[in-house]
Amino acid sequence: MARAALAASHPTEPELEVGRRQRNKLDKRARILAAARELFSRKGFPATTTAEIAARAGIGAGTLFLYVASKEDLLVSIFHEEMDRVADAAFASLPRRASVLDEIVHVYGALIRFHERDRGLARVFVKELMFVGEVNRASVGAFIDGLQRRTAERIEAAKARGEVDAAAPSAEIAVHCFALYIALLQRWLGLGTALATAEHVARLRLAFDFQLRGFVRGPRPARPSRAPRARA
Amino acid sequence: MARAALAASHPTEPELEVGRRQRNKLDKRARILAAARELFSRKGFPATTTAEIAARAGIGAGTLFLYVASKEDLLVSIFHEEMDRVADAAFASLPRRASVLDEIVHVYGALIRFHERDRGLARVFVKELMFVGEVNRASVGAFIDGLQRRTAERIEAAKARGEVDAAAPSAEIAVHCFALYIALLQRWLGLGTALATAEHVARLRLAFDFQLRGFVRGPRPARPSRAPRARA
DNA sequence: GTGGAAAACTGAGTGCAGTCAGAAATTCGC
DNA sequence: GCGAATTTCTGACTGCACTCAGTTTTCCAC
Repeated sequence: MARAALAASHPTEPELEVGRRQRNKLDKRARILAAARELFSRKGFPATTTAEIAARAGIGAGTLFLYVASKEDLLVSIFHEEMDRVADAAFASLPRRASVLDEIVHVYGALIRFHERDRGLARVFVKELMFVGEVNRASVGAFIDGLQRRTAERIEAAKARGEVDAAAPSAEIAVHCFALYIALLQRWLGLGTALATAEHVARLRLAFDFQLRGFVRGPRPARPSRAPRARA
Repeated sequence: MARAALAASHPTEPELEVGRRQRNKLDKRARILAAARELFSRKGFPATTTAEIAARAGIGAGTLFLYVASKEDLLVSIFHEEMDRVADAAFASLPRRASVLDEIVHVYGALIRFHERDRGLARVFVKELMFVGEVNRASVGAFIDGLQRRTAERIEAAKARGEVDAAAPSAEIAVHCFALYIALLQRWLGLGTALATAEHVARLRLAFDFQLRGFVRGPRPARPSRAPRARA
């Protein structure tokens, strides 16, 4: 019936009728992602049904699942795309003459600030991220690897300028920074910690600082160790 | 009808009839957990239906949800109980005269070995753990806090015997150890890394080692930094 | 005991993610 | 152009987690 209405809206030029079948698969996938993005952010993840998304994308309810494996995969696809952009922008805007720590916090802080825009969606995304199905696994893996590789590059650069011990295993440190990012993010979004974003970033900075300890050269002022809040 | 059959099976002693109503709520909850445990481990999480669990526990399908908030919460409750026991046992069997690192790896290694018994269930559990609903939040929080507190105690003990710098913030380090544990566990169970358990524990040890760097006193042999596998 | 309020339970019902048998469109050999 | 083979699409259908209006059981005041 949607189809009939569409055709009827151009009754005078039937040869120009751009039916659903003419739009190709890539276009269809793009429309699916756009529809889902709009509905998820307007109504929230649980309140959005896959049928709605399909309708808004102009396809049958079943067709949706020829393009995505599940409702959750759909969310991950959307976020993944945007996170890619955020990470690229963050690495492209690194602070000048800053310490490695500041550089790394700059990048992960950007990701956290991005998640803050819609905590409800971010919560679901972060929950699913590490458990994506076969379809998205490669791209999620590539995203994480890219993040870690570029983090390691910052550490290598710091080595080159003598800020970090040349023996420091950059790749491993980068892996651990990501681990800390994910774990603290989950605690922030998952369990009900009402921590402000700035506080959360500060915690992450502290964690990264710990991670870099023992590798950063030169006098390191013994920062006053703030006692952690009971369940922060 | 199940009720009628039960009553009919003891027709000669009606006053002794132990009907469903006599068993109290605690008993009922215990039966629910037992039924779920058996079915989850025999058939797996997705293949088990809540109706089956209710039937096996001898209650109505709807009654189940007066005791647990969701199927996932049910799994978390079960695992939580068992993890509590595993953690207690691990802390009670700490290696003698060992380093802090060995002590901490002993505890988290026990948890990992526990998860290995059924990776399918562990996968779901670890995914849900940080995102439990209101009902289990307090108990999960208490479990995590207990783990971190006892870890911090090991660090404090190491301080007392001069192994660790007195200025090291034990509580924060313990928090970060847990973060590393969770994040690496998710990567192990979530994304399809076919890492053997021993390898996984070795990775965790390396992570904890990094975390303790800068705080452990005395000469620390620069271990050959194994390059991390491309996507391990 | 008895009546009546409160608590606990029930299973038919609801809504939705995901499936699948068949329809429609597309491609291709001739 | 035409039929057959192949790909793509569809929406009615299925199965299951979870709900809720109605029922049963328990508690308690008298």
